[in-house]
Parts: sequence; structure tokens; C-alpha cells
Amino acid sequence: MPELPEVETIKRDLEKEVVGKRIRSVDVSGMRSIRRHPNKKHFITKLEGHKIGGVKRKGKYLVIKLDSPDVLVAHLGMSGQLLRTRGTKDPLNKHTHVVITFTQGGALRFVDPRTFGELFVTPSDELEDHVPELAHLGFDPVDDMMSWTRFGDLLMARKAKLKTLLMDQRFAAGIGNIYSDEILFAAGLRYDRSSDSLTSQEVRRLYRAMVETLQEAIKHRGSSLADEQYRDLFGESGGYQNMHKVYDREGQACRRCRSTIVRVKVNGRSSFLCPQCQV
DNA sequence: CGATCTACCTGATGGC
DNA sequence: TGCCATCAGGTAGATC
Repeated sequence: MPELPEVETIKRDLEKEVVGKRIRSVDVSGMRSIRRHPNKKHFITKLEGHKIGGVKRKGKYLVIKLDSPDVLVAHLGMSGQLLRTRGTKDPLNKHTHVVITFTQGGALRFVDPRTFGELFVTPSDELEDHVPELAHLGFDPVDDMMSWTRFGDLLMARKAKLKTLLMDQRFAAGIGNIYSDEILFAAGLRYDRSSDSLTSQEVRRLYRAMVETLQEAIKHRGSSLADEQYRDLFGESGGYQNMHKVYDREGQACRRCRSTIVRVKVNGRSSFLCPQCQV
């Protein structure tokens, strides 16, 4: 579910809400969400008693520093939520897999119905040697400034369809199905244009669209679709879904030209575009 | 090497 | 009502 803007929203709220807190206890309901660990104790003992030092985002991964040689890494998959709770009274959601309770009171819950998300603790030094997925991530479209000529070189080095490339975490880290569609609309480019076919003007438009679309989505605290699966740290919906130009707008009028928005299948996933505005 | 499929899960929705 | 098929923000691994 969550893509870069949603993960970034959670990251900023975690910085305000949990940095400096000490972990009193950790409860884990099953092995699925901590599947990289051999058993629950292996995960829990690396967390209990430690203080949270800072939070970073790498693509769609959250890296939470501890006052120990380790970091806690979180990936939310399709349906994962990290929720900050104040009291212990709020009833546990059915799919709460991990609860991290702080000595100062309150807790952080990991809720994940589809269980594609995960949490794991790993040494922070040479993190990327321990976690190949992190080592393989491409540039961060929001954090890593880049000239559009360099961006053009990266596009030319690959001959892939634009949507496939934008969603490839080894190319750019953090873009998924929603934002690839929104970026391509903002750039006026079709999903199936080959990455090595762009004019220099189109390269600039795509780069600008990528950065601005993601930044704008962060400002609106991400997108929550109809099923409300994405929630921020406080359980609140994002607001960017109301700004979508194409995603989940099949059959509706293009906000720019009034043509009908179309849905197509790309790599087995639904994609949305305006056939008039995108060439 | 890249492109394409499949599996991993639960839940919501729509057709019959 | 229920039953079945389809679809959903992601990614790794197998296969071609």
C-alpha cells in the first residue's frame, strides 16, 4: 500500500513521536511478521531496554536507530500500518502482530492484514551487507538531488517502459503503482513509452513531474484509497487521493482536457491514464 | 542481461 | 443469503 509519500509521512511523525522513547516490552503474536528471525526471543531481546535514536527512510523502508549496534527495519508491504497509541485501552485490531511498549507509556503497534509487511532487527554497521534489498535500491527521488541530464543518462542506460522503470526499486526507490501513474500524467507521457525514446524536453518534464508529484503528495500526507488501508501514525487518512488526476479515476473526466480516463493492465497491475494528455 | 509470471496473504466487492 | 471470482498500495524468485 504505502509508497514513498506515505512512508515519508510516517517517518516524520515517528521522529516527533517515538525518538527518545525507551522500549519497555515487545509482544509478538506470530512469526510471519518477523520471519527473518529464527524465533520471537531473537527479535524481542534485541529491542527490549533500548532507546530509539532516530528514523530514516530508504525508498519504502523505514530504518529506526537504536542505542545499540542494531536498527529496527520496517517495510509495510501492501497493508501494513504503524500506529502510535497512548493508552493500552484501545482494543487491539485483529491483525495486530507486534506491539512495542515504551517505558514512558504508550506503544507502537504493527498492524498488517495481508502480512506482506515485516519488521526485523539487524546490525546498523554495513546495514546494506546484511539487507541486500537495501543495497539494491536506486536513487531516492525526493532526497537525492540530481541534474536532469544525469536523470536522462539513467533513462538512456535502460530500455524499459517508463511505468515499469519508475516502479523498479533498483532504478528509483519508493515509487509504486499510484504515483507512477500520477507522475506520468503530470509529465504528459504514456506508461509504455520506452525510456530511451525521450527528447531532452521530455526528460526534464518527467524529472520535474516525479519530484513535484511526490513532494505534493507528502504535503497532503499521502493517499488513502476507498478501503482506507493506508493510515498515518495516528490512524488518520491522508488527503492526496482527492488530488489524483488519473489513479482510480477510470471513466471520469480528465481534469485537464475532459477526455475519459482509461484503465489498462501493465505487468498485471491496473494503470490509469488520459489518452489525450499523455503521448 | 531483462521481461514476465507466480506466490505470498486477508478482506472487500460484485455477479449469479 | 451464500458461493465464487476478481481485485487491492509490494516484492522476491523462478522461468523464459
